[in-house]
Amino acid sequence: MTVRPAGHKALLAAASAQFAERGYHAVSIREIAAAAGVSLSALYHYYPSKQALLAALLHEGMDDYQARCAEALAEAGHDPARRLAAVVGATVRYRAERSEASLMLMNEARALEDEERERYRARQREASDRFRQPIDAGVAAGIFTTPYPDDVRRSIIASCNAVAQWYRPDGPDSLDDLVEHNIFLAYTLLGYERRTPTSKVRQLSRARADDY
Amino acid sequence: MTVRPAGHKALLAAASAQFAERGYHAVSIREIAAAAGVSLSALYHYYPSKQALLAALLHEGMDDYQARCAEALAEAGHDPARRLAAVVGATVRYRAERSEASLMLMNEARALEDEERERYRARQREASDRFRQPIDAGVAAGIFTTPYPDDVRRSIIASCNAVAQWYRPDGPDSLDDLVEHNIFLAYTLLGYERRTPTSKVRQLSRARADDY
Amino acid sequence: MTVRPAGHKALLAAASAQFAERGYHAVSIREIAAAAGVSLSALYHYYPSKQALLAALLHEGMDDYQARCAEALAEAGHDPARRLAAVVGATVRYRAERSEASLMLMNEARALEDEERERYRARQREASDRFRQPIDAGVAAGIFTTPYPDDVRRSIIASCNAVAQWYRPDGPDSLDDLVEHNIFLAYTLLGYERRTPTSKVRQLSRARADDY
Amino acid sequence: MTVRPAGHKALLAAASAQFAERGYHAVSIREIAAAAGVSLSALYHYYPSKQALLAALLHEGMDDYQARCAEALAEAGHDPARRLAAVVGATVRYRAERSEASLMLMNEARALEDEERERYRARQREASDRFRQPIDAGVAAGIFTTPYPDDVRRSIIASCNAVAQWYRPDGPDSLDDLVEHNIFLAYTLLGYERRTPTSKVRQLSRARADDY
DNA sequence: CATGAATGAGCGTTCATTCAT
DNA sequence: GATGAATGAACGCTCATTCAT
Repeated sequence: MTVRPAGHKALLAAASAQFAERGYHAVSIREIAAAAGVSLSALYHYYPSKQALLAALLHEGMDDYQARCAEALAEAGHDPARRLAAVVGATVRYRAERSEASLMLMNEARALEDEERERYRARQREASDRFRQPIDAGVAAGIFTTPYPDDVRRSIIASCNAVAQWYRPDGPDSLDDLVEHNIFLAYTLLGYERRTPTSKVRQLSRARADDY
Repeated sequence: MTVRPAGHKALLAAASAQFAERGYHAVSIREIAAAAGVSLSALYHYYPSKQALLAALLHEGMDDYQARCAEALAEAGHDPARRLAAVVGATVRYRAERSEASLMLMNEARALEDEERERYRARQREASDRFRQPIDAGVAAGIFTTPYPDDVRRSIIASCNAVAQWYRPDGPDSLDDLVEHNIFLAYTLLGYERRTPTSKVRQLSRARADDY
Repeated sequence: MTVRPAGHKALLAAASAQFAERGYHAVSIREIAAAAGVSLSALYHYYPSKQALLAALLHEGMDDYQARCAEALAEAGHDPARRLAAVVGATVRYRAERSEASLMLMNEARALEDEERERYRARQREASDRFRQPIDAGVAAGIFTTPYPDDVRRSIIASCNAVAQWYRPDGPDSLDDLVEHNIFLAYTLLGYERRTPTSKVRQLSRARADDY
Repeated sequence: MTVRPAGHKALLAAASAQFAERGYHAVSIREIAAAAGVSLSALYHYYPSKQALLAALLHEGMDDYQARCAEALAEAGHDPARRLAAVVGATVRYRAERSEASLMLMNEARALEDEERERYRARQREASDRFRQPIDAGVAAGIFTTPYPDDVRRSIIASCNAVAQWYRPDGPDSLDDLVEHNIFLAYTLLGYERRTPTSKVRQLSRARADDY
């Protein structure tokens, strides 16, 4: 399936890991090439510059996240509550399953040079709008009763995004539980009446990783 | 009044602005010195290294934030709801009023070298605990009824922190409103019954800055 | 013939000349690169650091000197007097023919960093032992009759080493003469009876270079 | 007695120790000032530059050595053998008792800038001549019978100078013994007939320090 | 395609020295 | 006379990138 040579994937993986952990400017292309097990010249064979490598990673990550959202929304139908739940679920899953890519998407955009950064910022606004639309629709329809829909939207987005920073697969809650809880919290913030906690048992588990 | 020489403050201000905007590794000390209007050698007269400058900035910011929290908590008494509100309020205010410092505190810790980073991470855990303690106390006392106190805590922290990224003083809401709303949202998430929206009028304002 | 790129040899030659003349710390890598006619980056392509360049030079010089001693000793058989003469001859020739390298070997070891310096000092002790062994053997066998073999050994070593400081190829004596004289002086100090001055004609020539 | 302030001596002592051990260019004036316990500005109060400090140290050391030689020669009368013995003795004592200064005098002259270096080299030639004169006189008078007086002179000088590198006060031989032995070796090299080993007992002691 | 050699610019840092007080 | 602040130049070294093969 992969038309690209073998080194290509290793390069993306190595760069993603390093950029996510230490930041674009802290990582040299020699380190990336070495971590990927390819020569410096091979790196430049695949990507014309360090910038291009970053841009490719960010857009690839965005593509993946966007596709997951589109799929979830397609299944959700027209109900604003179900649509918002779809976005929250897709986002939480992406932040948890692809935390490395998520950290890059959230933190490294500033390392893009001017033109590419603007293109990327536009895609981030699209992502923000995927939350905004069902919320505004639900508020307009009267099914979301929060007096502060903007603050609620920001809170929901921030909560989903934060998953990338603290979630560990070996934590106490399953990923499915995490998704459910976040949807429940979002409904709570929105003042959505039909919401119920999925699990009846009170969860008192403690997270492993630092969540601040 | 200032016992330190003049260039000292300008150096901290310039470094803080640059680190917050572009990241530690993207900023050269020559840029910092130039932005502060001092010579490169003068910078080294005040701080022995770029690392030390970063560490000084992070600890100074943490000191400031910590002091604001301590003051707010001192006024809050023993009620868990009031204590949580104090921490939320202090955090939101700090993130809004000192957004530059906040971005540095949240994003640049990873640029610290090993030992100093550990010291700093410990202070971040203390900050996290300032949220955890009133929440756990309120849950134990039965006044917070959320089934997911850990997820709620993370959500509250993430929402407060996010303020640093999107808040602009010239936005539609006053800072006092922003604080009230965030306390209201926190109470909502916690299932705290005595909460009421401070303002009766539905807010439909739109944020200016990108909030994703 | 040379598998190494062209710049490599020029670099070693330039560094050796500069270190010998002015000392490791007085020479900048930019000066070395410029003297070798290569760029600063090229220097770092061949050697990872200034230290590594020094270490390479010192070990290469030591290898050369060691090989010359080994060859001379192999020809000398078992007689202590002939063995001592072999070491004196090899040393005097090396000090004269490779005076630049010799000055580096004698003066720049202190610029090595800890670990490498210890390795190098061990090789210097080996070199010292190459004098000590035939002297002690000859003393034990009764063919060297000096009452102060340790002081004699030090004097012989010092005399050989000093050649690097004062010898000039255009001086009045040939190198073969210089070797003979030094062997004669060594035998004289040791109280070795069979010695004779090789040349019957009294030499009254004056050295050119400063010999203090 | 000292008309100079207290810091002055400490400065000379610290600089001498550092220069002797690590070399002029490896030592910063900040290190010297710190080691002497004086401020950087104080250093510049006493000496206008690092160069001047080095020159002062070298000339001071030379003055001391010269005075010791003059005193010994004054006692020696006119006999070439006694005069040579006086110079050897004074030199060995100076190299042993002031080994730090001696190492500086021998190794750091190259760090002097042009004019001062020439002045210093002239003084080194004077020192060399203090050996040359009695040797040539003894040869002319027929009391020194060596066929190679120049090589002998260089050997004697090298042997005396080497004392600074290997002598330790806690070694097996007393300094008086060391002087005697060196005079004996010098007479041996010169073919001076009246010489006798001072101590009748064969010495088999081993030196402690590395003597290569 | 793929490689090792090579580059110029810039990095964080230290240097000997000077200056105001 | 003595101090801390400040400086410009240079240090050893690494950077992203290019080139010849």
